[in-house]
Formats: sequence, C-alpha cells, structure tokens
Amino acid sequence: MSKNPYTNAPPLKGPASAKSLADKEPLFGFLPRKVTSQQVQKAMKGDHNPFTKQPHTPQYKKILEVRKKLPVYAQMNEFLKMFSDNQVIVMVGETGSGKTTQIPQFVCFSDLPHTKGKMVACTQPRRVAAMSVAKRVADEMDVPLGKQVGYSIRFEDMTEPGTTFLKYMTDGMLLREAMNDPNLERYSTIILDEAHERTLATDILMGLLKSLAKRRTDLKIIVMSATLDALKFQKYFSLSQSGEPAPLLKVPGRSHPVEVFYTQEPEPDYVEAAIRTVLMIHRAEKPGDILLFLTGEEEIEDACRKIKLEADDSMNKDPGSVGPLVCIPLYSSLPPQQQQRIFDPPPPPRTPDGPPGRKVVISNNIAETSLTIDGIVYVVDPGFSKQKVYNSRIRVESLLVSPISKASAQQRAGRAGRTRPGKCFRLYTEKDFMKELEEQTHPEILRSNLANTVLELVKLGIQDLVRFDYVDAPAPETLMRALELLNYLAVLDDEGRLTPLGEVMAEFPLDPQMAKMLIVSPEFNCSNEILTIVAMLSVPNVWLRPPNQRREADAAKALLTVPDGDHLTLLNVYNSYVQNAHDRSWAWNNYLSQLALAQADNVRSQLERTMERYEIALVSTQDQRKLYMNVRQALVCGFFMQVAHKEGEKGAYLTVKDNQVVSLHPSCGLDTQPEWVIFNEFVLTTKPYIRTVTEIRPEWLLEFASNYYDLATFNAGETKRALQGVQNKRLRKVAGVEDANGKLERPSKQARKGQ
DNA sequence: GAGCACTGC
Repeated sequence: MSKNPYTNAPPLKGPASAKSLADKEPLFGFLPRKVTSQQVQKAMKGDHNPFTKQPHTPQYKKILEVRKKLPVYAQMNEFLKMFSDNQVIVMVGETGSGKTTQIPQFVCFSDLPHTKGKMVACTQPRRVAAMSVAKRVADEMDVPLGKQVGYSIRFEDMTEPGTTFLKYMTDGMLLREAMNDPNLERYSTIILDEAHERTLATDILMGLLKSLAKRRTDLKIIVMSATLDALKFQKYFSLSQSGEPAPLLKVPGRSHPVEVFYTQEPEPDYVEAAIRTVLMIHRAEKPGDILLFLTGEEEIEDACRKIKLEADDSMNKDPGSVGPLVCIPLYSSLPPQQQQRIFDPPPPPRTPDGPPGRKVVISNNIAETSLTIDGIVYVVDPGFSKQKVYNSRIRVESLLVSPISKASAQQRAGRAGRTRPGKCFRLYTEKDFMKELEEQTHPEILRSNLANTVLELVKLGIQDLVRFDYVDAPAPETLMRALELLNYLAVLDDEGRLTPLGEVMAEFPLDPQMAKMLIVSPEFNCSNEILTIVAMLSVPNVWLRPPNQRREADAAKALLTVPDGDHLTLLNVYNSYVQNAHDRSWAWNNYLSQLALAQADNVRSQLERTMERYEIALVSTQDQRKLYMNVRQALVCGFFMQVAHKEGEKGAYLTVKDNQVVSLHPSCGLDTQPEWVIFNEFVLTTKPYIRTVTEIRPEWLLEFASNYYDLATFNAGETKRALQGVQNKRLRKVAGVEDANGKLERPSKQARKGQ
C-alpha cells in the first residue's frame, strides 16, 4: 500500500529491518533442495521478485491470487518435501490441476538453478504448448519471456544463455540436445510433461534419463502424466536396490462433472449415428455447443454438409422451437484463418425471442489433445480415430481407422466439462467400452518405422539396441528392419557403430534416406537442388485442391509439372515460388499452399546451416538436362530401397524385393509409365499406391547401390530377370573390369565416371 | 483417378 510499485529502487526504511532484508535478498536462508513451502510462499508474497530482485509489477499479485486457487498450489508443501527426498518423482494431475505451470516454478524455488548456472527443463510434446506455457509462466514469475523463463523449439530459441533458468521445450528438442551432450549437464532438474501421450521422443528420453540418473545422482527427474497409468512409470523409475517404485504425487483436477450416455446396441454406421445424435441434441438439449469427433477430412466435410442441410430443414419446418445451427470443421490442414472459426460465438437466434443458436465443431483427434475449445457442453464420441500402424514386413506406415482407447474416450468426454457440467454421448455400448477398448493407446514406438529412432539411439551412444531399457520394447523385427536399412545406407558398420557418414547424417533432422541423398548430392553436382527437394518433402502437401475448383487446380498443377518425375516438379515449384518473390498471391493463383512453401523455405535454411557446419558444398549444374539426370541419380543413393518395376502393360508395378503390387498415385505427374521408378512414399488407402514418383534407370541401381542390388539375394521373377539383363549388358560394356559392383560408401567415383 | 490422424527434429 505504502510503496509505489513503479519505482525501481525500493525505499529502505529501517537499515536492518526484516522487511528490507526480504527486499534485498528474498531467497535468504533458502537451502537448495531443502526449501519449505512457508519459505516459498513468503518469498512469493514479497514486493520484490525473488529471482531478479526487481519490484513486482502491479499485475503480479493479481495473477498470484489466481494461482493460489489451483489444486496443485495446495500441495506445494507435499511436493517440496517429496522433491527434497527423492531423485525421481511421478506426478499425476487431471486437466486444470495447474501442474504444467506451477510445478516447474516450485522446482525453481527449491532447486535454485540460477545459483549454480543450471537450468530446469520442462518438455512438451507440441510446439504451441511449449510456447504458450512459457509465456504464461513468464507472466506469473513477472519476468520478460526469453529472459529468466524461456522456451526452445525448432526454428526458435527464446532463451538467453546465462539468464534463462526455466526452459520449456519440445521433447524432440531435448532429445536433439542429448545427442551432443549425453549427460545433459546444463540441467539440474528435468520434467517430462504429458508423459502419458507416449510420443517417440518422450519414450526415448525416459530410457535415457533412467540410465542418466545412475550416472548423475545430482540430476532430479519428474515425470508428469494426466491419466492413472502412473504405476507403470513408478515401477519403471524404480532406481533403488530394493526395487521400490518411484514415489507418486496425485493432484486432483478441476473440471465440471460430465454425464456419460451409451447406446443400447452397437451402431452399424457411426457417421450416420453421429449426425443423428447431433441433431437430437440440437432439438432436445439446453443451449451449449457441441463437439463431434470423426476421423478425417473427408468424413468431417461430409458430415458438416449433411448436418447443415438437416438442421436448416428442421429450423424452417419448426422455427418456433429449433434455432439456427452452424457447423465448423476442424483439422490441421485447414488454413489457420478457418481454424480460428472454432472460437466464433454461436449464431444469434433468428428472431429476438426465438430459440437460441448453437455451434457444432466437427473435428478429428486434434481437439482431443492439441486444441481446447471453450463453451463445449456436449461431446459426441463415435469411438474411432485414424491411427498410425506400422507393418515391419513390408516396411510401411499407414493410417487405419481404429477404435480409440479408454483413456482417449475419457479425454474426449472431459472436453464437455471445461466451463460447466456437460454431457457425453458415446455411440457404442457400455459393455464394449468396458470389454473391447484398450486401456491406453499403444505408444508410438510400437507403431512406427524406427529407422530414424535407431539412428538417434546409436548417436546417443546406445550400443545394444535390443537390450536398451525401453518403457515398452518395440518388436525385434521392427528394430531389425531399421538396422537393415541403416546398414544398406552405410550408416552403421558391421559392429553396429556409426560410420563417419552416419555421424554426419545423425546431425540432420531428416529420415536417413533423405539425409543420405543430401550428403552425397555434391558428388552429383546438384546439392542445391537436392536440398530443395528434401525441404519440400519435409513439409505438408503444397498442392491445394478446393472441392469446387478441382479442374482449375489440376490445370495450374499441370503447368508446373515436370514430366520426368514428381521430385523434379517439387523442385520446379519451389524455384518458381522463389522467382516470384515468395509472393502470397502468386501461390494462391497457382493453387499452392503459401504456408507450406514458407515452411519449406524455413526447413531449407536450417538444413543449409547444418550443411555449412559439415562443409557439404552447395553446388549445381548449369545444363538443365544434365542437372535433372544428376538429381535422379542422387535420389537413387538414398531411396534405392524404394523402387518399383513395371510388370505387364496394365500399369501395375511391383516393389523391388518386397514384391508388393502397387499403382502410381493419381496425383503423379509422369506422362508415361516408365519401367523403373523410385518413390518417396507407399500409401495404403483404397488400394496400395506409390506417391511422389520419379523415373530412374536400372543401371544406376546396380552402380550406386550394389550391396542392395546383389542379384543373388533376389527371388526369381520379372524384376530379377530385367536387372540380370542390365547387369549382363554392363559387364560386357565394362569388359576388363573384374568387379562391376560399385561401393556404396563411395558413390563419388562411380558418379563422376558416369558423367 | 484419389487424398490428408497428429506431432516432432
């Protein structure tokens, strides 16, 4: 009251009064990791920032009052005691408990990282979360974002070395850091948040931290999770000899009750049932917005149209009792401006005293974790989502509509209770919920191609991949497949150690095939172009195709298409974008996503910086015909395991060695059906397709990937016969050379010879 | 002649 909060110098009244000591040294008497909640609360109450010693801004105390109401705040003492006594803690807290914002701050007060030149890290699975939580916590701690509190995500490091002591970051970013600093020396405490999501990066980090905890007994670890699968983490992090599980701190959530309804019988058509349920809610339930979960873009857009039609119809028939309804689709490939529509208020009644309007958001899983929509009172949950599955036999990741887990269903229901009590309509029976749904969604590590992960693990110094202490161990076959790929790419030697090439490859945030072709591309005088292609392949689809302008979009695409292959088309698109000065309207007029192109630009410069660091030259070839030839050869050096051979005349292709029957994807721009093609992606939709396809010559396979194209390892068949013919011709041509097999590790000489 | 669950480096 007596002090002007805007003054910089606090008035010092009595020379040695307790008050002035608290101002000058708010953390006086704090013993690292032995701090009590009384001490912390006293320091928080003071007029000066305990970490900067600056006077607090006026809003600080207002925010503090809000923080005090969070459930986790009441457990500060319990937490600090547990933090003092243990190296590893597991915490569970439902949404609204405040754990993500408060626990890292409690840790800072106890750990005092700034006094020892260390940091507290808190990981998040998503970039937006890392950014927005850091901003909130900076406000709460009354410091500018990027100073004492900061965040670190790909493309953006909002931290100040020497100043930042609380850092929010993506899990992938911490994993990257671990590759160059296996002991994570700069951190005194590491908090893994949202561990229940079981992202690949969080799973690997848990394994690393478990072993690091034994080497660095000074490192504290906190695993935070939303659901009740805490016991698994507690047992996993049981570090003591006695095998006692890590201690658990439970924090209650703060949300409103949600009443759950099930169907009496299983629904044969969940989309139809979902539409019916939404309309039923609209007619019969009190005001409040609806969230409907479906699986993909097409399903969502389709349902939107049908609901709109039916709702308009029913309002026109019965304007006295049915209000207007707006349908808002939500999925990530929507332009941001359209995604913003989910925050629009519901429509007003048609007449001043008519029935109120309602908003229904129809979303895929993005609304389950990544985005929260306030005002949702009703959730309609058909119980399905698209999930990634990995088939190690044919090395293909695909998306499959599958039943969700119980944990997912609970998360979805919870979306109805964020602002007031709500209702959740599950379009399956209670018996199915109890008996058929898995407890948890399978962790990503069990559903992915692990080529990249294995490369990361080897780079992290893990020698025995099979015996690495995974929270959930992947199938040995999946690991073998990954090792096989890395071996053919010459990333690993026969002892499973990184080759010098592998060392460099691991530095690139790319799949191994792409990293390989980028690194060898200077040998083909086209690293400038391969860099562009790699960047374009690393971002979402750049082609826009609005449903009512398909013909125009296809025509625009045809103008940019290079008939030799889709990879070269991507190169052409990027170059045209740059020639047109990165112009937004140029992109728009050509039915291209400016957002994706800008992202490609960003990725390209990041990769270029890494190339510079490892002195990988950026070179090009002037003659376009020669250039395209060189680019296609470089593609072979990375993607020789993704080749298909035309069989017969009907347009069927057979993938090399795996012998999968595939077709060229309709988006493919090739003007003929070449005998040999290299592809970026195998997609399994209505049938198996290969996407982003470029013509190659079979002799390049024998020349640049002789290990893989050792014909003795091929099953008899059309592909082998064709390759045999090419090989015989080559042998005749280079008569006098005893061994025509090139060395995979040294494509350079082979390549130069070919020019 | 068909997509594109979502993240992350």
